[in-house]
Amino acid sequence: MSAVPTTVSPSREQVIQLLESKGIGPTQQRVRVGELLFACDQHLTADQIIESLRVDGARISKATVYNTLNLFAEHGLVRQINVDSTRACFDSNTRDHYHIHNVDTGELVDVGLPQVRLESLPNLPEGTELAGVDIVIRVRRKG
Amino acid sequence: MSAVPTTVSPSREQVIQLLESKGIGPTQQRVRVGELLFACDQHLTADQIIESLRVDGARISKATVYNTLNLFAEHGLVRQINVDSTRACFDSNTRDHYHIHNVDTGELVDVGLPQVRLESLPNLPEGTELAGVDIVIRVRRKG
DNA sequence: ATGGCTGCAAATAGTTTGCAATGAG
DNA sequence: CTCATTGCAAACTATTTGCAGCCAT
Repeated sequence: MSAVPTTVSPSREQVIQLLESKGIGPTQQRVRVGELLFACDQHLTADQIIESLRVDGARISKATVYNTLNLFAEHGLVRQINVDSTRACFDSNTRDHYHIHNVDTGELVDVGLPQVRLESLPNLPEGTELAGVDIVIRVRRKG
Repeated sequence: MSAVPTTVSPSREQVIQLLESKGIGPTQQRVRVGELLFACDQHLTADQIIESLRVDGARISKATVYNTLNLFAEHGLVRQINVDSTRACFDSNTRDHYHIHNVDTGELVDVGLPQVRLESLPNLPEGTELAGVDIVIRVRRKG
């Protein structure tokens, strides 16, 4: 679901349909991860997802969360972000956008396309095609 | 030094001066790392540095390589790049530039400033100032 | 002599993997 | 019943840390 209206949280059925549309079996655990992640645009770590789901009463293992996240990423349902070298984030906003990263707090904020745009792209190496552009604007506490 | 460029590889003395200018004690190991890293613009992982130095006959431990790289990074002598979530690269090109990352091969190529430029920057969060901008152009095998 | 560095090895943390058990259709 | 999926625990990998010994000053 590339553009979910930000106000509408997807129902269980919508998540199931989304997974099936990608050929992903809609198991209980995958649907739980989807419901959480696709509720709104957000960046979550694997640990945050596990904790959040368990607090919510879900029965899911660490391995399954990782398997699910990788599966989702392969199918373009989430985008993996490596801004902190010690942990990965999974971004449920798959529209074109970039990030502001506060290096002091670790906070990560989305920036929409109209606000940042590349003036030009370089020539790509022979035999390659564009897969995407990641832009991270690093900020620090002023002072 | 594994790859001695024919042109302007910094001499041992130049590296020592550089380190001292940053208040970094020019120990044997740090100078070796500097000679390797500052020989030309390049991205190296910690393992590549250890291996290269040891092949070259240096006596240096993994811990010292990491300590040294972090020290260099703190003083702006290298830039840490987290493009691959499993390992960090250290870029000895500290001038303003961005990267093309081949996700199939892992290859990382520098792109100079004139070729890529941001049209605009977003408003930064209250109380923060710009620390830097990272741009990674991801490419894949065409087809 | 002394204080900063270094090397070693153990610790840490995120992620992946092997495999038996489970469960949905 | 059957096959995909899960959970657990162990494995793995990159990086950090604790600490005793070493080295240059």
